[in-house]
Amino acid sequence: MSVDPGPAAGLDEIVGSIGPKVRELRAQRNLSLQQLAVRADVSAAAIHKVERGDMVPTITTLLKLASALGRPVGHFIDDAGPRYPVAVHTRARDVRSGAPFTGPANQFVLDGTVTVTEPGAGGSAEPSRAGAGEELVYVLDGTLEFEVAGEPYRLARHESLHYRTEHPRRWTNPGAKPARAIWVSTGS
Amino acid sequence: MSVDPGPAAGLDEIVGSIGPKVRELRAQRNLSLQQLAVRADVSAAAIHKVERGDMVPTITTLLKLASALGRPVGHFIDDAGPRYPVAVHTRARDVRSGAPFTGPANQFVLDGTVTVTEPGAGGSAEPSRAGAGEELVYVLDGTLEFEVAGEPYRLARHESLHYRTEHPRRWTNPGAKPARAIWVSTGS
DNA sequence: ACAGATCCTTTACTATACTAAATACGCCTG
DNA sequence: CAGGCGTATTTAGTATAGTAAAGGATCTGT
Repeated sequence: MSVDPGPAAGLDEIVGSIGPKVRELRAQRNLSLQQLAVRADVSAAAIHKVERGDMVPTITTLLKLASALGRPVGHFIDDAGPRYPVAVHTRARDVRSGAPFTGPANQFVLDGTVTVTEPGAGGSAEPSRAGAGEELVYVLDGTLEFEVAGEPYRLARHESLHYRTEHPRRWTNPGAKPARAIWVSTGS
Repeated sequence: MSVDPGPAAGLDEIVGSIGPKVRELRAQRNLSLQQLAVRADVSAAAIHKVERGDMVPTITTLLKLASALGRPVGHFIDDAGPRYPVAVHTRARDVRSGAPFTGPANQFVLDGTVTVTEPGAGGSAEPSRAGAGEELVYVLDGTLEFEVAGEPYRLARHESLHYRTEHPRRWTNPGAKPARAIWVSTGS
């Protein structure tokens, strides 16, 4: 029943890894401590201590640094939830419409499904509250019509649409034959 | 030249949103403050203040809480890099081998490409240092052979493979005709 | 060799995250 | 209405994250 809830063990490694990452990115951009300090609105001394591992930043300061370095905070934290093995292989006979062909949701962020939408059929989705996800649709066969945040899109065979799930969206199959598409999404 | 480097504006909203999320998850699990306190090794008072927004936690304490609640820290931060508009539509004529059909990398986390691998050809990739990414391969036509972290996989038409990019990997097309596949990956 | 930059580091101080303990608010049960 | 029990909140104190300013190293150019 109880799956290992997450890191907790490798906490020190995670925290210890963030300093070097900051330093590396700063070097990559040829920024001095003070330059980064003004960009991030964090004192140079604080950045220095974080880089050296002498200090553990608060969320706000890490957000400031991540923003100034053009990276999401996830890049520094490497939480990634539980650690799991290797790869998940889904065989052709297991690729059914509506069933994901990706690994378990708690092991992976990506979720992929091949879906067949019958002529005239469709669906809709509200904005996800978490607000963090994306969706990527690739049409294998047929046609799909989308409306994302009010804007219409018409996808023919071998076309794709990519959007963030914070927008409301609807889709239908306007054609005369079933539409097959790959749906890949991120987020919980 | 200078694209808005990231959040920095919505900083308050981001930090302000983490308290409610903690409270919601705690309620969802029917945990009292003190129960969560012992599980996370954080004082109940601290959790309370974080939930109320009276305090901004450090990375370590957020990691502890996230772990105890069984979520990656990303769930609480919703960084997701810069915020951008709407959806990206890639038309059939623009879907070329090797060219991504997803939105710009700084706007989206997902990166998708249709790749044609000639017979006998292939490639390899080292473990990504960041360690945060995933890759998802879906074979449209032909056959691809993979080796991920030493383990072999053979993908036929309409089969997929899903793995984390922290593992080294190699792939080849063992067949006599070109193999077409969709590659979707996360991370920078 | 001496200014004058520019960078990293250190120091002394302030702000605040965090802890432990006390207080206060239900909600039972007798 | 007591008296407990579990809960959320508050309070006082300590640890540490954060700032501002000084120090010291290294490389310019004149």
